[in-house]
Amino acid sequence: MLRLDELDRRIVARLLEDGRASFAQIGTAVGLSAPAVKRRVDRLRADGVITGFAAVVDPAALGWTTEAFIEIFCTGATSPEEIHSSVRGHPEVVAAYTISGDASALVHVRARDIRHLEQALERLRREDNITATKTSIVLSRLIGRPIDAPDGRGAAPDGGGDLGASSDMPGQTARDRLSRP
Amino acid sequence: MLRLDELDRRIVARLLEDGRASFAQIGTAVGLSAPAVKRRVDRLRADGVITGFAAVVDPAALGWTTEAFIEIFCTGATSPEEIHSSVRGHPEVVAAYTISGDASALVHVRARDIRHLEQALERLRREDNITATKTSIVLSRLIGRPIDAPDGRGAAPDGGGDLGASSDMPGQTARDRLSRP
DNA sequence: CGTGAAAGTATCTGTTT
DNA sequence: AAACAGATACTTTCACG
Repeated sequence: MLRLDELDRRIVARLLEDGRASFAQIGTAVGLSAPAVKRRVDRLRADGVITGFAAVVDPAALGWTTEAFIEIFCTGATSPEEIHSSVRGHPEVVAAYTISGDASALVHVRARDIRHLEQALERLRREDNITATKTSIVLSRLIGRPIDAPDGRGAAPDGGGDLGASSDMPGQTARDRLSRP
Repeated sequence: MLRLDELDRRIVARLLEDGRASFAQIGTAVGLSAPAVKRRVDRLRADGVITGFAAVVDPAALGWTTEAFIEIFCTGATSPEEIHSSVRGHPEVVAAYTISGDASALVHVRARDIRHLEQALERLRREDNITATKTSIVLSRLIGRPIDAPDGRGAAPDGGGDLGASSDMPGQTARDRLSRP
């Protein structure tokens, strides 16, 4: 179903660099004809490897000058679904993950300015499931790669291995004020 | 230099949804002719609002099945540039930020599997500037929006307000084993 | 900003290796 | 699977109004 050969990987790499490249251009770069490239791209999309095409936009230029990562702390057994429904609906949240470690989740938020960030944070903390938050404001972005194609040979097929916190001695971490009772 | 009107924002929104949409298509959606759309897109690119176009790829489909966020702790006065040069060159790092709070930086890494993640982490911790790390493995991705166009009126021109940790009482946070002496 | 014309692409269909 | 050739329809891009 989803075996990518070297050609597929080079096509993907080319489309990551320039999502508007023509099939002919890509073909020249990887040594295929335009129709052959199209066939492969169609297959990559059907297989879910390529999920779409998008403009790459500078958030700051659109007015999003402030961003932060917020660790979310929930009550004992809060499911991922519950966390999801708590953070969806907050338009400032651009990404959210459940994570190992002390916090239940990590959310990446973007705001127009500090004031807006504070409002968004307040609104988030009003969610029932959320007992506490810990915010780290982004001071500067050092790196921001879209993604890298896996080097050399294909990816390992997930050989199991336990997930879990990579070091949990909860010595009481600093959290945003007012942990709800 | 960078004043976006309603039309510009709708064009950007359209290109975020479909980066390969033709100028004619976009024009129909926003009520402009194809050349008018092209002129605006050219201007948006020249102004740095649109920095490029890219395929949107599912990392898991390319073999990146494991990701984590790593807080990086550095010695007292380590500059952003030094941190940058410490984390660049590690291909697993897909994003890196300097942040407020206890840690000096937060890096987002992607690996093929847990074993690969461990190797990357070890390699990172070998950097001279890095004294400790704290890793949170991503268990599941709840949300992953590309970006949102700012709602309604234009963005506020940054009304100041102090940055800084939003609650720092360092009660000794849990870190990855082996904080270098 | 729109119009219209010229050059370049996309996409389909066969045919051949 | 892929290259190639040829047909049709779109797209891009550049004049000019």
